[in-house]
Amino acid sequence: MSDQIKITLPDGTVKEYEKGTTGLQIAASISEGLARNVLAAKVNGQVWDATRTIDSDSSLQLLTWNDLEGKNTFWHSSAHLLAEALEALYPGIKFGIGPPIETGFYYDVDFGDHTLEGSELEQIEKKFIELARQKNEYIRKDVSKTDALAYFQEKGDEYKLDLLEGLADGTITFYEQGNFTDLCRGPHIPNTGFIKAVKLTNIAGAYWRGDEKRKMLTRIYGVTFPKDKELQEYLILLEEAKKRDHRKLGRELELFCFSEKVGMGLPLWLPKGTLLRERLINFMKRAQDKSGYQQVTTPHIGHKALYETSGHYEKYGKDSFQPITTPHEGEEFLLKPMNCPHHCEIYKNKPHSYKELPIRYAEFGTVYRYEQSGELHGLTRVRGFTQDDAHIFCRPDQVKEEFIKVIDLVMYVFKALGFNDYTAQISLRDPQKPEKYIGGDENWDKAESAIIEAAAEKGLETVTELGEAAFYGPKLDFMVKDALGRKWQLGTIQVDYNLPERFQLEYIGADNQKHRPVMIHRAPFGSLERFIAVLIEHCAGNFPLWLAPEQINILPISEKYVGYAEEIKVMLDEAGITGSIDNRDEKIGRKIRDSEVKKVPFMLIVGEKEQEERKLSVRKHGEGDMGNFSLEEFISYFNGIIAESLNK
RNA sequence: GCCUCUUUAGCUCAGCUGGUAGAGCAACUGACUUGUAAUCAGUAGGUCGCUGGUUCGAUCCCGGCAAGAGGCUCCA
Repeated sequence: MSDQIKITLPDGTVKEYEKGTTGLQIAASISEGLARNVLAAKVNGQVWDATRTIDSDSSLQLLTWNDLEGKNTFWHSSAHLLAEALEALYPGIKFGIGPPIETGFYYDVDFGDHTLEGSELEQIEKKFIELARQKNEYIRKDVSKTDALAYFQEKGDEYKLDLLEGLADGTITFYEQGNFTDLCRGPHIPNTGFIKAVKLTNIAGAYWRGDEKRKMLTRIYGVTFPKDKELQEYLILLEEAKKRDHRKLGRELELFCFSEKVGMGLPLWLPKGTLLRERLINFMKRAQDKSGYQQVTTPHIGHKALYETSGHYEKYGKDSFQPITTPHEGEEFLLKPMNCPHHCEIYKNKPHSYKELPIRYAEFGTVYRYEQSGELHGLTRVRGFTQDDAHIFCRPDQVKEEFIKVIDLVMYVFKALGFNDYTAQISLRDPQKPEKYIGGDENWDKAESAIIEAAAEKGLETVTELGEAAFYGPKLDFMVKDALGRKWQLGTIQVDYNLPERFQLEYIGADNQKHRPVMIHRAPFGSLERFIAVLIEHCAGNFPLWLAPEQINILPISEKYVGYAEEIKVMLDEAGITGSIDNRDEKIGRKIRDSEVKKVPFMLIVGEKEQEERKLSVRKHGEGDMGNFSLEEFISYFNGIIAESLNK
């Protein structure tokens, strides 16, 4: 047996090392700088400790802060260090789990009778850094299940014992650093000295194992960096993100508000917000008109029986707004939580031939859902919202084609609004929990494969999630992140074989027999509320010109020119350009500032010169003076910008 | 719904260990009639989220409720 092993590096070069060498040693052989920065080693595709010995020919990638897996290892190790700091400060506490997350890490802790307060975090951070500076190594140990159980029994940590239950003997490892030992699969960074900066960001409650019925532990979120400078940059980034918060901008730009008296989660749309909504609605209507949709209108309530037929009442009835009663005894109506049952009834209004299909009914339908109070969030999660809903009734052989057309529509909408950074998620059944779903396996199989095939045919990059399907059918969802990186579902497309069954929908086929249509639910925006929220955060309130509620502000230099300003306003109104005149007795500098702060795209300044020459001095938001334009020149320039942004 | 925290003028925020509140901006009034990011002066505005309790006395301490924030759970 040779004592030499062959190591293949990412660039393809093969080097020989002694058997039992470590990733760290190999890094050191390449360069000292690399050795200082190696956080973990990817050996044959598996992330290992950089200090773990390699005993056979392997491929090797050295992971640093610049690799996602390097960061994850760094943050995972940080979670262990947090636990050590906590144990030092609060002896006797018990630990749940402490994984890395997208940015940073958390640890779930049972503090017993103690309630951890935000003011204590600073103390913990200090201890954390003190321990980090000790440069304690993370030491991996193989442990038998018996020994592992004995260790945590003695420590009295029931959560770790719970975790051990699910692990097989022979696969259990402990990691130890300083005075702290944790049950952990690893891997970890070489030593704590790599961690130079920490910020414990927030404290939250989290159910043990994510189960509402179990105990709630205290979750401490944190983030660490290999350089203090990076922490400072991250904190600045967070501050910037908060400035884009749609709740803040919604108030500042006077788009919407809430009222305690009206009720939580029930947004009130102000004039400017309403204009924005209308622009989005008109945009969508135009796109849908071109794609063969027909607008329908349905009432805001429906008989309880409607939702019993659809199955929604059984599924969500007791957690919803409760039925509305009437003077007529026994009569009960529900505020509509979705539009589909109404659209099914429209379909049933008359018999349909196979030649008519697909039929596409669209409605901007306002629906009401009793979301849990703790779930409400600005405009992204509300109790009353308007879906850009439509239901497509088609023949089974048309499902895929229709589905593809809807994908095209969603992509068109996202593109026009500059949403390039989205995730397409295919949501399927949870095979473990068939009781969660209605409808037969055969239909589910058909629906799921229709979605998978359509997405593949469009070359859509997708992630697949089991158990995320709606109770009546699988979905293709488009997820977008907000300013703080939280994911929200916007567009959704769902194939449904169940509602047509429940409502006994039919069409007459070429064979003169009755057949059952398939239904596709779809909403490219998802809801106007959530879509606008994410839109605001994406553009930081600087809406594309065609959407901006106030597109121009006319700023007279002084009172003397208000008359000319009003003349211009009339002509702009005629050209469909919206805005207002700032006729306050203020200096022009002040008017410009206020207009800039309100993010109005164009300022039209009019004074003596402009009035004489019948011109406008145009100033663009964020850019400054653009010189003089005649009204006609400005209107055509303005329309040019809109045409360009909608046709790309 | 659960956990933690927060709630003072329209907005952003001060208010030392309990003695019924203050600033800036906005609003209103007046003067200025203004040339590309904040003119000056004055006036008004708050049962300190609501509600119990402790206290001679509560914006401040304690309880309940409501709304908001960050998570968890949920999301037709």
